[in-house]
Order: sequence, then structure tokens, then C-alpha cells
Amino acid sequence: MGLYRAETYRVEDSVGFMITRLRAAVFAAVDREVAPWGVSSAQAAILIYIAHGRGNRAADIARDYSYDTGSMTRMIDRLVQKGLLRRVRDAADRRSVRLELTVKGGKLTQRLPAVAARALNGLLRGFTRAELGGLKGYLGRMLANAD
Amino acid sequence: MGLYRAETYRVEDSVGFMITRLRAAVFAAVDREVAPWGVSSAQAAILIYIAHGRGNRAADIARDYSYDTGSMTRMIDRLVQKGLLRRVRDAADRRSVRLELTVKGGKLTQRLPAVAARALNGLLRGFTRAELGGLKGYLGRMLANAD
DNA sequence: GGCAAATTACTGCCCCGGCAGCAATTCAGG
DNA sequence: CCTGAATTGCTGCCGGGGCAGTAATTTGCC
Repeated sequence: MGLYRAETYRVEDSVGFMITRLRAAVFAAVDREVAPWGVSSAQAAILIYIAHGRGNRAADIARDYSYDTGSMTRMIDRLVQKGLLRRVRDAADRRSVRLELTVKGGKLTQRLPAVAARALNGLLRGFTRAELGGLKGYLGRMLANAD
Repeated sequence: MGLYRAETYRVEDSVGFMITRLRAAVFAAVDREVAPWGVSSAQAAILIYIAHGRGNRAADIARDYSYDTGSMTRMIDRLVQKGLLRRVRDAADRRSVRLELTVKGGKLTQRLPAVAARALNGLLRGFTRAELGGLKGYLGRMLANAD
């Protein structure tokens, strides 16, 4: 006895479909804003995380962002290759690699929150603060159901 | 003057981040339900579309689902390889390829809406019909802003 | 009728992400 | 102290998706 029933199910009506499309739209919007600085939206999120000092090991980011560690390795590869990040083997725990922003990476990252915010605000045109709260509440409840 | 400001921006607070995570959760939930039949959630959506007679050319699906045509080609490749779909060159317009469900594909597709609905209902546990409407309204407004 | 523009499908190349398996290392209990 | 378990990061392999470029075909307009 749920909200969706097999007999009347249409892909285009499902929240799943809308969320998939919206995620693509968010990526596209943020990517457009960040592209001039040579990074993608996913890469920008990593850089901001490190710049905010919320952790600097690959495992930290993977945990907080619910990422796969294999994906993290490759994501870091791309950022290192662009000269924005540096891998430094940790002397205390030699299993882990500490991630450091290069000078270039640090300068770039200062600008990223502003452009990311601009992209999101564009998608939220016409939303009141209360409506944004309502939306995030719904999304949070679905995420909680997923565990 | 939007809802997000650069100075206080944190990735984890952004709707973009939540939507990305939720999309992953939706995929995972639907994939889990559909996996016993040997298809993925994205593949199931294509099959349902065709079974419902909403169109049977690759271009139709790409348009309605906002997919890239290149991605569609590869998606169809996988379904054809699994013996669920058949490519039939259209005699009237020889540019296009009409997609037909095989017998195996047709039998499978009958079951898909039920399992997809079950997965979504699980994520919507505790939601009233009105709340689902509210959520879809928010998502729709963001999608409209994206154009 | 003939030629330019649009449509359809496909290909190569790229980024994003999960899963499984692996090696190195650290940690905890006997 | 030593051995088994956990953690960390890496790799191969896969599915999903966008972008650009191409060939075949159709269509529309002069």
C-alpha cells in the first residue's frame, strides 16, 4: 500500500525520474559556472571540502560524501594531474595519504563557493527560504529511508 | 541576492549535494529490486517506455528522457545484447531504427513497474500523498528554472 | 529536379561512480 | 610478541551519461 502502484506506474511521473533529471541539471548548471576555471562540479566539491579543513585524507572525503574509495582515487588523480592537489604520504600512518592544495589549487578554490552558490541560486529562483527548507526536509526524509 | 551565499557555503548543506546523494540512493534501491531480472534501473526505464507504446525509436526516448543520443545507442546495445530488444530498420524512414521488445523482453517488462514502484514506495515511507505532491512541485520548479 | 538544412544513428573520447580484489600497514587480543 | 582483523588506497572492470564529429537519409525550398 504505497503511493506508487504498478498498474498506473509511468516513469515520467516518478520522483526517481525527476531526481535523475534534476541531478543532471544541477551538474550541468554548476559545471557551466566552474568550467572557466578548468574543473568540474564534482572536482570543485572535493577542493572546497579540503580548503575548509574538514579533513584531508581520501578516506575522510569518501566517508562524508558517501563516495566509493576507488572513485576517490581516480578523482584525486585528475586533480593532481591538473596541479591543484598534492599527495603526501602520512609519516604517522603510512597507509594513508594526506591531500594538500597546491598554491594554484588554493587560489582557485577561494573562488569556487561563490560560483557554486550562484549556480544553485539560479535553480532556486522563486524559492523562499521556507520552501528551500521544505524541500531539503523531504530530501532528507527520503535519504533516511534509504539506509 | 539568493539563498546560498559564498561566505557560508558548505557542500553538505547544498541541495545539489543532497540531490546527488538521493539520486544514488534511488538508483541503488531500484537496482536492488530489479537486479534479479538481470537489468538495471536505467535499462528498466527504457523497457517500460517501449512497452507502454509511448514511442519506439531511439530518438523518441532520448527526447522524452532528456538523454544524449550517443548514450541511447549504447544503452540499446546492452539491451539488445541481453536479448530483450531488437533493432529493426524502418522502411519508411531509413534513418531511424524501430525498437521492438523480444518475447523475453516483453515477459520481463510486465513485471518491472511493480518492482520499480515497490522501490520508490520504500524511499517514500512516511510520506502522505500531499507531501509527495509538494516534493514533486519543488523538483518541477527547479527543473523549470534549469531551462 | 537539385541542393542546402535538418534528422537519425553511431563512434570516439571524456568524466562520474560502484564493486571486487589486492597489497601494505596498523591495531587488538591472546 | 604474534597472529588475525581492520583500515587505507590502488587497480581492473563495468554501467551510466555528455559532447563533438560523421555518415546516411529525409525534407524543404528555390
